[in-house]
Formats: sequence, C-alpha cells, structure tokens
Amino acid sequence: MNIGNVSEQSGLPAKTIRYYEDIGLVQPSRRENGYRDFAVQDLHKLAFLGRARSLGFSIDECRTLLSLYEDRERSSADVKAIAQSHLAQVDQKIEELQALSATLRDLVVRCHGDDRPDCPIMDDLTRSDVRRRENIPLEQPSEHW
Amino acid sequence: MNIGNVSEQSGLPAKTIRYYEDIGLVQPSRRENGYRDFAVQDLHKLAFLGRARSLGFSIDECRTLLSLYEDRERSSADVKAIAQSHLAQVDQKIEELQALSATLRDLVVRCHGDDRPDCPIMDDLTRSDVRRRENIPLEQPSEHW
DNA sequence: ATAGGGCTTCCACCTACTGGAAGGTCAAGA
DNA sequence: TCTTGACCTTCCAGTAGGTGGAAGCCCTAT
Repeated sequence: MNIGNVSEQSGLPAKTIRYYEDIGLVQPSRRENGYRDFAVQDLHKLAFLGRARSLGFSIDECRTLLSLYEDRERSSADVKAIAQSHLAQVDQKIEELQALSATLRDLVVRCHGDDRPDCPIMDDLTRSDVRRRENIPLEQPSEHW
Repeated sequence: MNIGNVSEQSGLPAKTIRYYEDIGLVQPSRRENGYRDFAVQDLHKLAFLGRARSLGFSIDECRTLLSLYEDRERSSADVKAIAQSHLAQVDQKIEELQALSATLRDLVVRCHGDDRPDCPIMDDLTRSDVRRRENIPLEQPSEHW
C-alpha cells in the first residue's frame, strides 16, 4: 500500500506518517522504486496511533501503548495505569485552566472597556504584590499540548 | 542592575530574560564590560511579562499588552478585547479537555485492570469505527500550552 | 595568584509536527 | 512517444517558548 492510500485510510497526513517512521513508530518496507510499502498491520498501527493521539496521549505514551497493543499477553493493568496517569494529568490541567478562567473572567467583568485608559486588567498585571496569585496554580508554558 | 538581580526580583530565570531580549521584549543597555544593565522600568516590564505569561497570554499577546502597558492614553477597550479573546480560548480548551476526561474516565472505569489481556481501553483504541468519536472534539496537539 | 561566582555568546534540544523546494516515478491521454 | 499531472522521495527550516550546556570573559575576596 502506498503512503497516500494509508494516509486516506488512517486519517493521518502523509507527512505525519513519514515522521512516525522517522521516530520508529512504524517500519514500512520499500519497493524497488523507493516508495514505502505499508502492510495492513501498519495501517492498523497508524489508525491506533491516530486514535491514541486524539485522546491526548503523548508520543511516548503511544509508544508504550503500541507495545502493549502488539502484546497479546499484556495485562489490562498496564494499559489502565497509563490511561489513569494521563487522565490525572488532563484533570489537573482542567483545574488549572478553570482557575485561570475565573481570574480572567473576573478581570474582564470588572473592566468597563471604553475609551478611558483606566483598566483593572492592566492594574492587575502591573501590581507587584502577589495577593492575586494566591490559590492560582501557575501556568506551565513549557508543557506542550 | 545586573541580570541576576533582575532575575531574582522579577522571578524570571536569567535565560528567559535573555530570550526576551532576543525577541525584542526588553532592550537593556550594556556596560563597558558587556554586561546587561537593566533600568527599573525594565524590571517592571519583566515582572509584567511574567504575570501576563502566568495568566496564559501568548508572547504575541504579551507584546500587544506591553505596548498598551506603556501607552498612558490607551483605552481599556483594547486591553479588554485581548483578555476576552484569550478567555474564550481558555474556555474552549477547558471544554475540549472535559470531553476528553469523560471519555478517558469511562474507559478507565470499564477496565478491570488485572492480569488478563482483555481490556476495554485497548479495544477502544483498536476499534476502527468512528462511533466513539462522536461529540468528542479533536485534541489539537499542535496547540502549545 | 587563584578560586568562585556571575556574566557573555552560541549551539543544540524539547514536542509533534508542518511547509516547501528540488527532483524521481508512474499511468493516462494526445 | 511525449507530455502532463499526480504521487512519491529526501532534506531543510520553522513553529512556541524556552532550557541545558560548553567555552570563555569579568570581578571580587582571600
């Protein structure tokens, strides 16, 4: 199967599939002309990857899930542990964003939003004390989503 | 003021401050020995940036906020618009993550998590139909948080 | 004089791709 | 047979927002 075909059937862009080969998630064979030749198993793996990614699992988590996917003897406990850990991360992110949302909403509501320069949002950003920050978990911009 | 001092007072790592200079957010002068020399205004700007970033504003949004911060005549409407747009993004992300969390939680609850290979999570990831995906917004891994 | 800490620049790396250029391959139509 | 266009290849660079580390000045105290 050519990459275009696999791309269409798996829903992943061809670029992404090549990238997944680069990082070792799939190993399609090659034809004489250099074209990748995907087996049906590769298609299944890629579709699996697409679904796992769409559930927010990281590539590293996907790698582990994939090895469990290919292991007919794996225990469901191993899979559950990964999913639970991921779920915990998602829930924590939700909490952080909700606190953020509350702060922003409060600022937005208090800002009259007219032509005058007076602005509670700016006042808050300018304020050097830390009272506002109490109970507000830090955003961690280095986390990639 | 040296960078170490500014770092301590603003709470931003020195590396980050240099990076912010690189991308033009601050322009400290230089001493004869090549060391950066920060003015009090620079310190204020950096602290402002730190707070804006911790509220999840992107660097580009920060750039705009900073120009408004330095404009004594700015209208609060401009600031409010940015904050509102950001708030909307945050709220949308929360919704997406909540849908994700519900799906994951459902899978985790249904997985008995013992030594047997039978696993609803794997079954779901392996399933090639799209019923599960209904009403579940796609994660967008290219969005950085 | 030397040790240490602070400062400098520069380069690479992280995630998970995506865009684009330059060029080879293949099948269909004139 | 030639050409056109779709499809494939590799490689390089860029995205956001930094972080880590190396090599090498600078400054101060002992």
